[in-house]
Amino acid sequence: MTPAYLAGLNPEQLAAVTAPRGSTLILAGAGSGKTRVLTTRIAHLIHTGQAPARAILAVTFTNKAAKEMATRLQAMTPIRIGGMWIGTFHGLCHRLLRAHAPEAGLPALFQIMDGADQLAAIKRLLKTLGVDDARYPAKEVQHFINSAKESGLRAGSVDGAQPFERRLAELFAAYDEQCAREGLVDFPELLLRAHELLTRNEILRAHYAARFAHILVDEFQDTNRLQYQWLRLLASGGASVFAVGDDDQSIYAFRGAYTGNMREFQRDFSIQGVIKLEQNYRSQGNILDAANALIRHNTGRLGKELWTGRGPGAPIIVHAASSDQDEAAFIAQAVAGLAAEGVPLSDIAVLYRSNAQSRALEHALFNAAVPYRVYGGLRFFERQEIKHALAYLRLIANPQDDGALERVINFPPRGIGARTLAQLADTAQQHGIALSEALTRGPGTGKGGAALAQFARTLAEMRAACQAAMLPQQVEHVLRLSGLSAHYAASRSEADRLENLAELVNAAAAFVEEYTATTDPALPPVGLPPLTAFLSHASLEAGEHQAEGAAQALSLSTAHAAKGLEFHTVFLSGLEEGLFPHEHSLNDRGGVEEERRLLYVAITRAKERLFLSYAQNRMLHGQVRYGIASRFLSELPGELLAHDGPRRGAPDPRAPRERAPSSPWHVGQNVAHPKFGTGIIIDCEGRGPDARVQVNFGAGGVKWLVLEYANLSPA
DNA sequence: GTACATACAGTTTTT
DNA sequence: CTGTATGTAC
Repeated sequence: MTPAYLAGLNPEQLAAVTAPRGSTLILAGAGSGKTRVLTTRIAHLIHTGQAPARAILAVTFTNKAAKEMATRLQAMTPIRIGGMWIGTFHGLCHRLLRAHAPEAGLPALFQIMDGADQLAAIKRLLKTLGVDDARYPAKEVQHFINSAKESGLRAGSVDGAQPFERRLAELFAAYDEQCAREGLVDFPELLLRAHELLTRNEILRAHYAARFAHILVDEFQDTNRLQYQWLRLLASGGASVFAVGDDDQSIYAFRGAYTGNMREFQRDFSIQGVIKLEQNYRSQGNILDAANALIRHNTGRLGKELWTGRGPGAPIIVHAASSDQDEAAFIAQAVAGLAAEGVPLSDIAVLYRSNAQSRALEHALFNAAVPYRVYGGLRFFERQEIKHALAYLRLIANPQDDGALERVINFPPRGIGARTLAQLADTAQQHGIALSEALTRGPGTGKGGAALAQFARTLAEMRAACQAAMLPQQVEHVLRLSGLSAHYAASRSEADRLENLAELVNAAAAFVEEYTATTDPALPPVGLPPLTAFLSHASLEAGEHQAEGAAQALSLSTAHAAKGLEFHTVFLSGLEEGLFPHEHSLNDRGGVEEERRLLYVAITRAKERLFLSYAQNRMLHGQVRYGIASRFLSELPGELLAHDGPRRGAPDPRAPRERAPSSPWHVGQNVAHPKFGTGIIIDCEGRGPDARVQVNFGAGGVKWLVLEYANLSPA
């Protein structure tokens, strides 16, 4: 008898879920039921007795994905999923390092820096070393360090042939020393340390390799080289690795994702056949056909074609706007129309390539009274006031944390400036002690001394108050004694910051509740002081992108941030050369292909309706830029598209639209011109003697041609 | 030590 | 055009 949880799976999904012992690569197209396959696979392993919960490790990229997997799995199986390790790469490595901090060479109470903390730490380092920050900008040093770590390299092993790189390697080494001194670990360090721990400690490696008989990986195309090596170590005991990914949806090469892992995985784990999930349950036919046609222009794909049992659905609307404002107005109007038809605003998204594009859209939406929320703003734990509060807490938890002290020593302002701080830093360096220790050592000279002594008393008072307090009360004490609450209460314009601080107390309370009773491996293991655990949690999970606005609101998002989401209707704006594909991508090798994949991701977010738009004029950096339609538009089959919008000579832009089929010429068609050579039609307008087509001749430029005079021929 | 002014750069982003 | 970072005046 077929177990209930297998019911309704298509043959490929079933094959994936019930794949025999050994490793498997699942090529999972957009909307093909990937998460369902992953969770059902785990349920299957447990139900058939192939593996106990404790033998399963499932790893994702985002906390959101990990949480969703755990939730869906728990709904699917009555078995306690407690013994399972489900989490992000960083979350699981963190857990590993907490469990074996001494073996990993870390202090028991090490703290985690997020990217911003790391950058601040590097700036501080460069300052103390007196490094020329024009030649060695902190951001570049950070990038150098992180990409080295993500390739598995330490300062001693990076290529130091060039003097410039040798200096960078020195800075890398100095940075790592600073981190060690302060008990801090950055994000890539979590992975690298965990990798080194398993490499060097054979007993631990054998233990975990024997324990995890089944390793499941989500979004495998997004893994970097170090993450893949980490997986190989964990699988070295012969685990079955179940890797799910989609090379066509790889859009994070710029931050180290290496799709080559998919090929290496097939080789390293002797994958016999790849299971392809190509049936799409999300989008209608036209949308999928457009996506397929677009992505076919990429080379070196593993190969996959989405299909659906549903009908073709509505044509894809292509709208040429005269300006970014017109484009935004068109979108606002169309959204209002759809809302009037009964499409919930929460089921509509406007996507764009870069965040700057949201401005014009927000303006138009505001004018049209369409409620919206913008994804991608600051997240809860990244807010300035929260960072300040956390810095005080970090100082309580770990007095060695110089970064935390520097952040708060004069916030709220208490008369301790750069000069006084420099004196304090001198004292600390002379005695080889942390800043907070130097603070208690001697107040120093000058008028800063009194302020420093006062600050030292404040910190001591805070520590004493927190000594025996519960976490939420510790947060309250810190907010009060630091003066943060009073500072924000004093300014009317920063009332929301005060609210956020109150919310931090709630977050701490909520954390304690989960933490004390938790079986969730995404959270730090029980046994740590709650404060340390909470701070780790805050770094590792910065919280939801706090989107302003009502629940019933249109979503504005970058194409990147929309990955994994779906909407009834999707508007894709700014389909112009230079924007999408972005001009910065044109220089990178593989850049345009990544842009194409990004558009593929964006298109496949749509279930029923898709609108593509571009603007002929766009305000960028305070200047008007003239754009031509994105090359990607000409890669979409013309028969799927319906053109719309105000165009030259059209008496009424809202009039019934001309349809492509009546003309022998259509968008996307290759044509030849006696003078301009071959090109591709990217737009049509008018009919009869006035009919004109816009042709992109590549190097020859983009031209409007009147069909009656231009001697065009199909090519 | 703080406040203001001017210069400058400005894809995409999770942990 | 906008936010950030640095430099100058109080």
